[in-house]
Amino acid sequence: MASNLVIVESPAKAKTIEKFLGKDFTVKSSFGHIRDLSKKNFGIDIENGYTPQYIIPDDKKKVVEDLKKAAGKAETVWLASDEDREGEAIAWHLYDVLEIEPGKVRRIVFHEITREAILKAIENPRTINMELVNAQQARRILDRLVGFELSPVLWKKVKPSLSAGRVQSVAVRLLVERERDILNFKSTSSFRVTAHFEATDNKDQKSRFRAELPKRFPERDQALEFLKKCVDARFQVTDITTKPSVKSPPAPFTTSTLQQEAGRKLGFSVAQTMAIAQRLYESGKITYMRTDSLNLADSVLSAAARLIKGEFGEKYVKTRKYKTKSKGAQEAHEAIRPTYLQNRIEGSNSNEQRLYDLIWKRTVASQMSDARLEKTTITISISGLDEYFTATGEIMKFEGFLKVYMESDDEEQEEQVKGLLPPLKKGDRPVALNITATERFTQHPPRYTEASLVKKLEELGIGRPSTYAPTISTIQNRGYVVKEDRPGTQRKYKVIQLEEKNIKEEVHTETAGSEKAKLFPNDIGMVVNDFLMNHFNDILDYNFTASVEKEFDDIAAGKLTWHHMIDKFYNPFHKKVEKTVETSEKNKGERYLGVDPESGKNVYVKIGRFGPMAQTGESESEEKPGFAALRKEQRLETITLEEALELFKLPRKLGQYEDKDVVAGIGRFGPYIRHNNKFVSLKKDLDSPYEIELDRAIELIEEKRRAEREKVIREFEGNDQMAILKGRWGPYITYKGKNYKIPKDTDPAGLTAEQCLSIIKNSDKKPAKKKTAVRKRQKPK
DNA sequence: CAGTGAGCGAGCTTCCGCTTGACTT
Repeated sequence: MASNLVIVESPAKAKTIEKFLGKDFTVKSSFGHIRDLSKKNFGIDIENGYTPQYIIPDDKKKVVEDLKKAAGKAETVWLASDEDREGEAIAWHLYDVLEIEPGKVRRIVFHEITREAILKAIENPRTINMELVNAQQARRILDRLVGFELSPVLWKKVKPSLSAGRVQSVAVRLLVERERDILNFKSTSSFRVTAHFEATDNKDQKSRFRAELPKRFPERDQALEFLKKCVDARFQVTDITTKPSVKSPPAPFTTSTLQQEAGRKLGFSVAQTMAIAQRLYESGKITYMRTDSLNLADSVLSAAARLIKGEFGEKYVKTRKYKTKSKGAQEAHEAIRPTYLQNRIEGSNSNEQRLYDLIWKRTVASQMSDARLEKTTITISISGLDEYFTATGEIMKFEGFLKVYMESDDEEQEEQVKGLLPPLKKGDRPVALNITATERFTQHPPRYTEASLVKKLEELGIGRPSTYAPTISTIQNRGYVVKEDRPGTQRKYKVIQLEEKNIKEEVHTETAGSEKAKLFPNDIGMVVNDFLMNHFNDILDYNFTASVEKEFDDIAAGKLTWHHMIDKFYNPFHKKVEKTVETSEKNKGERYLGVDPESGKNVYVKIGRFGPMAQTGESESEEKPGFAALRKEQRLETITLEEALELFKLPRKLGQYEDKDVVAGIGRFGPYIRHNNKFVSLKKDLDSPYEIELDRAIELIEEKRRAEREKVIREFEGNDQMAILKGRWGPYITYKGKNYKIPKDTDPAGLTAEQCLSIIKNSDKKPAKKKTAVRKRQKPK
């Protein structure tokens, strides 16, 4: 009979620990927090000392019942939630809810999931630290007050269903500010000069290398002038320097660095990385994936040392302990690492295997020696000129950790001229095979990816490992931000080349500014951000979280009471909220563009009920104003009067066909023709909705009709609700407006009406739709 | 699938941090 009950936060952890402990112990999990503030009336009794109103959410009722039963039977209940602010609060909620006799409860913590660590924890129980719990309650109450007071202000002043909060609003601010930096960025160009040299050594061996001119020329004329002077110039090596350098391995993974590297190396979104890591964790392959700790268990350090020695040799071993630098880290877990280092491959599909491999390499590399490099710089003078070329080369003296792992960079850097250099001496006279001046452009600051935004938030101490991925999802779900690819634009650049005493000048084209999986703020994100910055700049301050964190620490240290802290924050904040609701204008991001020369009416852009739109004429006037939705790629901030007027040219009436109007327009899915409530897509590049004429439109309508007719594989007499059709993904049955898949290896043309009905019946059984997972999405139009 | 944009008003939306399901084309 088990007389001890141990409660941890995660079920996977419970399973592991149960194996370490004897038959006297049952280990169960709380699945995280078991109580939360009620959603009614803020869940806080503001008038009575901000008393929190806790409830057990529906999906936790079963867990709590189960724990209560087990706790009643046990002689001793060990509360073993994580050793951080949230974990301490979970322990207290458990204690409060489970109605255990005080004498039966012990609070324990451990940092490693090993038998020794747990037994040691059990020998050293303590009581629940109420000061730490109060720090958590202050954190929870502050976040609720901020979120539930600010969001309704947005509903009134901007648009319903929007949200604001301590973390998400700062995330949006970062993106909006970066976007404006990019919009305001003026790219300039200059000419970069590179040369290919050939050197001949005393054994008549020839070798080639590249060199670069450190100086850049701002104008084409100066670059040309320089090349002209090089035509008859001679080149000489005047200096050779070598400098040793060392590179140390990166620290083991935390949640944030794992998300970054999996994004860069494997192309995973942060949500994808977390889901895959979760599966590896649940199957016991890796340690916990939501962590800010860089710590590895001592047993792992020795295992790594053994493994590296066996695999690569003694000199590759250098065990290290890493210290976290990130603000507000709570370090309740270990770094993310393989559970068993000796297992080189793990995971039940390729994504799991790739992520495991990344974690394995990073963990092992973190315990390996530094790489030693030697960087050589050769200076080459040009006769008659002050300018000089430099060639740099890097040689690896000792690979060290680079044998296993190389960290990726965020920014795409300009290709550097590096590599092996021939053995040159001072005084050598290499020959220039060619010298090229290429026009290069300065680049705007990079847009954030999901992972680089997480990195930035972590640097600012905003958000926690468990919330990075959900925060990124929230700001996308609210429509503040979209993640997407954008094609670049063609850009011309000049190339001037000197080769065999001839100078030729050419113009090349390149694609610039294309973006892949980057975060772009939408108009609504910008409008909300501006509104919040205007009225609540203190909450949006990048240091707001850091300063309240300091106060939470003071509460945890017993130097400040949580009532006092919350009261000091809430009074002025609430006054500001009330004042804003009373006095501020509605903020629709309206911008006045100018006067329509044809009608003389004013033209505006703003956010309407269905998203960003343009308007001609006044809303208050008797004559109804004209409306047109902005195109997907247009922004309130940047659209011009001409572009806005263009929008009103569509939809365009082309004429009549079969007594019905034929209309051309651009919709969500591109240009279209509408006739008799049926839509025909225009062919890209072939037809323009601005120019297409009636004859061509009729042609397209007829073409579509023909395709529709050919689509029918079979119809049924006396039943015009049902048909067998040919679709993009093969044949299917349509019945009363819904479509059904035909089972493989069935001849679609040979199906009888009865057989069709039975297929329909079978597939109708499956979808038992539940309401729970339905999430509201705002798609930008 | 793509159009829409009056005005009224009921009833709803919303935060951050812990944890996993149970959904589906």
